[in-house]
Amino acid sequence: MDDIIWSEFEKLQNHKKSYEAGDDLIRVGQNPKHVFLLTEGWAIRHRTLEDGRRQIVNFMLPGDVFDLQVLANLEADHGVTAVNRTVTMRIEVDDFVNMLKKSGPLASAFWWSAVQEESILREQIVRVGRRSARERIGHLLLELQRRLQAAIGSQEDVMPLPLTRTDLADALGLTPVHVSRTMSALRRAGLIEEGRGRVKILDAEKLARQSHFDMDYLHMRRLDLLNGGGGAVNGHVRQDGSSHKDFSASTIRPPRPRNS
Amino acid sequence: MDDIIWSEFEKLQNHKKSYEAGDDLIRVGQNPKHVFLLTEGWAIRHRTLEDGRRQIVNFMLPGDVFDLQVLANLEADHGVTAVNRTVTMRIEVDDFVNMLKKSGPLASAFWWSAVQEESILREQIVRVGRRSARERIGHLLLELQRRLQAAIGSQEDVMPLPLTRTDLADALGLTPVHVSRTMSALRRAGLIEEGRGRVKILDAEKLARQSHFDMDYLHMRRLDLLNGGGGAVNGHVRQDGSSHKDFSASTIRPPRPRNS
DNA sequence: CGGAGGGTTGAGGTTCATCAAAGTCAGTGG
DNA sequence: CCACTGACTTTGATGAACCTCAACCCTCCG
Repeated sequence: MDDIIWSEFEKLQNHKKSYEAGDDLIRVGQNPKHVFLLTEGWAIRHRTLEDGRRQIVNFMLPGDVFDLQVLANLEADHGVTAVNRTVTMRIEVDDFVNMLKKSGPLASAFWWSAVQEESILREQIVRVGRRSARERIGHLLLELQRRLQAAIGSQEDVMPLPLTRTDLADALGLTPVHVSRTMSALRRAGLIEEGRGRVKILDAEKLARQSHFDMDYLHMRRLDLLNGGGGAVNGHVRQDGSSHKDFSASTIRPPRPRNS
Repeated sequence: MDDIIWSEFEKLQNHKKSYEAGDDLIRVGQNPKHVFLLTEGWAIRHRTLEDGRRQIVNFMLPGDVFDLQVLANLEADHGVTAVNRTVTMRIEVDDFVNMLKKSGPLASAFWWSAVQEESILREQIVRVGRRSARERIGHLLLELQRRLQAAIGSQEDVMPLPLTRTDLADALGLTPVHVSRTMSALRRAGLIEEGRGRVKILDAEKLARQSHFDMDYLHMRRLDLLNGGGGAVNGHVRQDGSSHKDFSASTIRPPRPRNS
């Protein structure tokens, strides 16, 4: 289904734009006029308080679509900044709206995408509000891994992690120092391995158990994506409430060459 | 604009339903079939970990619409529970979708509502991730006050607060004990006053400053609501990027009798 | 080679959690 | 009217998780 999005965006190759690490894709207070599809690299959505404290609200990975909020024509209350070199495809709000009006499935796809993002935000609230430092880190790593796998279809246990301890700290409501210590502990416990911008999760089961990571999280979502096809806006919503936990993530979508 | 929502929902009086404190409006794992409009009382969206830790993700106040996510046909990953006696109007997904298809402005109104909710979620992340206990409490109180004012049009500085210390703690990532202590401190500092389920904010300016509460938060949003009218889905989006900080909240919408 | 950015480690401090006891308050029943 | 109950709040004492400050390290890069 994301492929619908991809192909639509691809008609608009000319609107490709790339950014260097640290560049702002969206600045606070600005009234953005585009919807973005991130095709390469990572970006963060963040907010900085007057005294300098920064909170990263969520991460945007390759394949992610934002800012659908632009449709409501509001000033951005949070900035979006590139973590590494990133490439986006952008589409004008008006063109975008026309696209939606022409295609029900497409509208569903985007609605689904917005719902998905909200789910990630809620999970982030739980993570920061009610988990220990160690759980937060483990949980975030697993979520990122899962999202990357869903996006690019890879099933590897090693993934790129272009984040500094400070980035992680600002995402998790901790200090860089404490993140460092805690990750050392995870390393010593044989749960992860690190090196030059990459992490390998050595024992995902154990890490998930210790972090209270729900292995179904973001899973049945993907799933419904498959079956729900046309989805709600299109008018035909699936009526059975069945769940399908035997779903295999690797079939989600045709992989598309990309890197971080 | 919310009035559009109100009047549409009102055609469906028969779908009124009320709940007692503690009743679940939506249970985790369930696949809800309705969109809700909360007309009386408060509700919380929350998630509980296996070991009992609970996180309240956000509060639903009179006038709020949820669960638009139902349109994506996903199992609920978080429960929704009544805090007090609440009354909702519910509308079937299919009817709802038909409504949206018939009316562009209505679709915009709902989109706006979803965007608004996401904004509140992001603010919650910042609050829990990067603020001290005292800031969290002050900030939340101000947000609730603002939302209540926007919803019912009142400008009073005293508001209902049907939450226990435990509820507040679970929303803010603290313990009830610490919430109690911190609220005592706020009381002693002459910032607030409490009594039988109500809070009075004595010095909003000072509390806002101390909590780093952005007085514009949820403000210009309301604003665009007024002017944006048709909004994006309807095809005509306002083109000027002007901001209107001189907006007076009391004119937001025709007040509608209600209580908590 | 020197400097910048990031990571790690240690010592000591603060905020918040935990545990436990007592206090308030509304409701209930004798 | 009073005793009793149950749900909630407050307060105190103690401890753990996490922060702060600062030194030192490494790696990369001009």
